Amino acid sequence: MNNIINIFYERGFIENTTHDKELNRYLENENVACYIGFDPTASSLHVGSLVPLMSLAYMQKHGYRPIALIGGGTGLVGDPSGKTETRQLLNSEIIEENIYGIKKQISRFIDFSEGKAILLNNADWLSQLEYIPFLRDIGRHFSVNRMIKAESYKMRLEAEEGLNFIEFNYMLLQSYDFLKLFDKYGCRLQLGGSDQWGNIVAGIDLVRRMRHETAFGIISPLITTSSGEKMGKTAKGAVWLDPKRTTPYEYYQYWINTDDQDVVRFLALFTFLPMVEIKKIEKLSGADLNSVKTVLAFEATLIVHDEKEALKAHFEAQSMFSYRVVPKEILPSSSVPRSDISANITCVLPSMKVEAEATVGSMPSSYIDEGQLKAGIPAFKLFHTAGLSGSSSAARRLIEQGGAYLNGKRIKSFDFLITDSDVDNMEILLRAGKKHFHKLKVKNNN
RNA sequence: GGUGGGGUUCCCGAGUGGUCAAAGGGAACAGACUGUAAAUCUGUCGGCGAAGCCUUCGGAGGUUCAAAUCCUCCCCCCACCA
Repeated sequence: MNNIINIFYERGFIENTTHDKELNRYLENENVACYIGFDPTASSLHVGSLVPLMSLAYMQKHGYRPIALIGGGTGLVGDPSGKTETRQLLNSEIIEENIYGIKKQISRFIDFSEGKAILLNNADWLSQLEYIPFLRDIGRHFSVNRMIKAESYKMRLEAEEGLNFIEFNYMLLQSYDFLKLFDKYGCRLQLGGSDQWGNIVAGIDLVRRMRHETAFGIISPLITTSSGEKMGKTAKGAVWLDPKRTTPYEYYQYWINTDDQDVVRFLALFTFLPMVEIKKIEKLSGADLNSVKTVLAFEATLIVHDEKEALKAHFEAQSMFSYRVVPKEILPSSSVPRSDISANITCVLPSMKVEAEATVGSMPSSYIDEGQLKAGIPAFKLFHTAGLSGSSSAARRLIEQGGAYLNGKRIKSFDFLITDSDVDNMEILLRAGKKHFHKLKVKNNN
């Protein structure tokens, strides 16, 4: 019994399914399609979308045919499920842009070549809809009495803000999507986060009422960190998949900083490493987990970006923090560099340094004018302009509290003058606190 | 449309003429301890090259030596009624 459902359970992708037995039987068929919707609310997906993306990727690996549905139509309406506030309505130009960005990211997870998967936009059918026919054909299958009891609306019905009529319709549109995909592609399975339960069940009902056929749903849990927060929300905002919004280096760092208690769970959800290997490291604890976190960070970066970026982020982190050899017996399937580090540094880094110049550097960096440096720049000013602190007052406080470092050495006073004598190999390395680095590259403007 | 209650710094939330850059909590940031983890303790937490100054309490005006606080108008949110 090594079917996809078991794998999903084992890796933590399932919180709930509709009609277990029938679903199991259905999944034994050939050519089963399944779909997940992604709303284009931003030009990039973020870490919160990883669970659906990974589950779709796993479906494909196991021979199913994924349909990624981008909500170009539903995005114009805005899903209120589980949200405490009304979404800002987006206009169609923005949504078009967002769709463009999201498509690229989904392609990192799903292979769309040769019809192995389908990418659709529900605007293709939703924007054609006519109101009265829609109400008569679809609307009459929905009971308002039932809808207002749905968990997904509950929060909003109880909240101060209330629920707007346009949002109330979201459920009908998503249900209609399911019906459309059933008709056109024979798709009977929809996956989604737990906040989608109401919408998915409504779609299943609609298929049953209108086509007298069974459709299924698999709900994945909302992943929270052990401290109870939603995945991917940091103080600086969401952790994005777009390298322009969250650099691969920051992305890698996000995973490295995973809480001890989350590491095993996250490996199962967010990497393709075999469960047998993950089970073996379950009993590791304490500092030993750091190697595991290194693997997690490397693999996660590898999936979303690519090997080159993952390596770059990896070696950059190693040189900034400490060199740590990932033992061979830990998660052996991972391609994380694990031989003698110093050998790796010398043989991999030089060739990559050249590329790093050409592409966007993964660590936050900026250029500084040589002439400016000759005159000397007060440390607090430099920290501010480098973006390591929000204002020069904040920079001053940072330095006064001993949290500012220049090339690894603590800066003693806020007005310490940084000059060209601090340049090392055409670079100056600034650090705020333990983890925030910024590289200043010296530029000769003559 | 009517009546009542509200809009305070990143969030929650006190403050009803000076002692208010505004209590308290949370978040965040730094330090110590560590393992780039968690917990804990300490400090910081509007801006400005110290003292001092400047800008903030939905918006615009006004009263006053002095306004988050009082007055006028406007905008927005909520509840109940219609």
